[in-house]
Amino acid sequence: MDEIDRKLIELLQHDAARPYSALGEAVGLSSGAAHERVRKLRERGIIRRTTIDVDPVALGRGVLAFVMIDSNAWMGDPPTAEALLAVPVVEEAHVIAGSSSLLVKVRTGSTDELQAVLRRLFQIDGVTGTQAIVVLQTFFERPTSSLSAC
Amino acid sequence: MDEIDRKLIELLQHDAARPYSALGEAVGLSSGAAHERVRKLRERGIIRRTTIDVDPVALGRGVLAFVMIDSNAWMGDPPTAEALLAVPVVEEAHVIAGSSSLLVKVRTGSTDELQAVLRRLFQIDGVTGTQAIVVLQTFFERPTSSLSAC
DNA sequence: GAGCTTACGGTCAATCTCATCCATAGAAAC
DNA sequence: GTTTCTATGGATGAGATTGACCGTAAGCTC
Repeated sequence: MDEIDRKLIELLQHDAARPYSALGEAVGLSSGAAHERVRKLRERGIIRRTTIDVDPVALGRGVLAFVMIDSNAWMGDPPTAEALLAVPVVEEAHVIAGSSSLLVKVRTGSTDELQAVLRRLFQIDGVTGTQAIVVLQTFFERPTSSLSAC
Repeated sequence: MDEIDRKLIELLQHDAARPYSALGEAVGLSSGAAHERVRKLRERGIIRRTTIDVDPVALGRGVLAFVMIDSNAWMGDPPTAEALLAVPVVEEAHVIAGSSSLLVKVRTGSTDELQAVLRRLFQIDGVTGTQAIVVLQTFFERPTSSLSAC
């Protein structure tokens, strides 16, 4: 995991369809060497998969909200994860430190649908309350930077 | 944007390196037709780019936090966005409805570094306070579902 | 309604790029 | 000195890309 690997990741995050020859050229290696490095990054699980970045609005998911979930029990176990996984509009689910116990990111098509999701979250075992934070505008969403922190 | 397009997006989100022939077979089309549909999805901006999914821990970003930012001025303008964009560990920045005015997602290597980031956020014009929500465990993070909501 | 035009996808096949694999060589570690 | 790792460069086969061609449906004219 050296500087070249980081650069390769940076390049692939920006455009994973780039040919290996271009990739190699950008980091000063042959296409074969670039290929081998990327193969190893995948093998080691550092690169998990190649995917596409989709416009949520085009998918009819124009409403974004973060929901903090309060509970009267420990929510860090698999049954909770599965219950949340079963709700397609829940994109992220985290166990957090603080007064609430869970934080989830939800993308719906309307505020009506958001309300329906909140109702559904309420029905999960242990949930005693929710607090929705509705997003008015997203400045940006970007992948994890591979550069060292500034 | 019909059922086949949605299926193609679903498949590509899972593995964007899949050959067009396999893609076509999965939706009952020829490779050429699948290719043409994907090309148009890109052209229309529904597919923004192909990218890779990277393990944040491998990049030395094992600490995830959401930070709610309070302010004494309107923070929804470009200068604020640029100030946040300049901090590499800030992955997302949203203008929110509610008592705080901004919500940002931050990934750092350590809590020390998180503290440094909070200090830096404080220095942005208009910021009067921050409230960090530290993530203990992430259940999952997944792409926006292209299936219609349940 | 019949016939025509056009737009829109679709299939199939030809071509050409690129991924992939392998032999080899050099450098670094032990 | 030996082993291991990583690079290069070339062969080859897979797959992306493109163009020619076809079927269908909508809209138009008569």
